[in-house]
Amino acid sequence: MGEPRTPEAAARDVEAVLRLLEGRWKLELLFHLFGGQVQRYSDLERLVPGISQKMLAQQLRQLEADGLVTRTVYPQVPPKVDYRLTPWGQALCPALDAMLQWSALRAGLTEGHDAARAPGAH
Amino acid sequence: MGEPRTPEAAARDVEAVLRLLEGRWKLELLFHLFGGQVQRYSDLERLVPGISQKMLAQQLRQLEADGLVTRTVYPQVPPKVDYRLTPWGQALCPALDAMLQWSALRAGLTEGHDAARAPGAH
DNA sequence: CTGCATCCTGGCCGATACTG
DNA sequence: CAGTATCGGCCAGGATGCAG
Repeated sequence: MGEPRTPEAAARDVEAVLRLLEGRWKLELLFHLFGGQVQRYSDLERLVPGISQKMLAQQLRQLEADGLVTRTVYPQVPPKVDYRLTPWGQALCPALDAMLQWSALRAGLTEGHDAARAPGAH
Repeated sequence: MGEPRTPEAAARDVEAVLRLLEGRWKLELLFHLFGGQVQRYSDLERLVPGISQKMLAQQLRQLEADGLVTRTVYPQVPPKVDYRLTPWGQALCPALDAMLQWSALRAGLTEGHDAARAPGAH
């Protein structure tokens, strides 16, 4: 497969991933959709206190454009729209878990040893 | 251990991690330090074309403050300073690999199935 | 209910110049 | 060599109001 060889290429690829997750609210939205949860716009507005309507819509649209979430519009009045993760979005879990586990390492690694390998260089 | 239970807590933890990696140059700097590489200030300036001295110093200081890199000053003239990853910084690799692998999934998952679990909920 | 349009602010970041 | 100091542009994102 095409593992990145140069630091620059690897950095670019990871940056592309980070860019999908960046933004003040994306992760929190994602976490409210994991495990197959389906949420309406108003659900998310309630679940994410402090988010403005503009940002809620904007971040959801970006997540949709990036292929992470599916937006479903029900043609009815009053309008109903719901959001759920795509399979690819669900597949983010292991990566987020890896970050969580890494951050948990901090406690035991303020003093420690070494040994590591470069990402992409299995 | 304390795996996050609520989406809010998990989101906060992952966001904290992302915040360490955010910034225009952090990842590229990190990738130039993986595998135990030791780089001087001027090495990094050369390895990362386009970065200004201000940003180079600033991002390195942040990485140092966040416990990802070690800054070593050699008291001599001309001055010499080098940077290397802390053990915790090295331990970032698996997490970055997970993101790389996730992004590689995109190809095969534009059409797909489902099933996933929430991060932190092993 | 579910958004988009507009205005505005803070902070990131680049450019340039200067220092021990 | 390895930074610090200063100025300023740009834009993510908050507040508010309007629309289908």
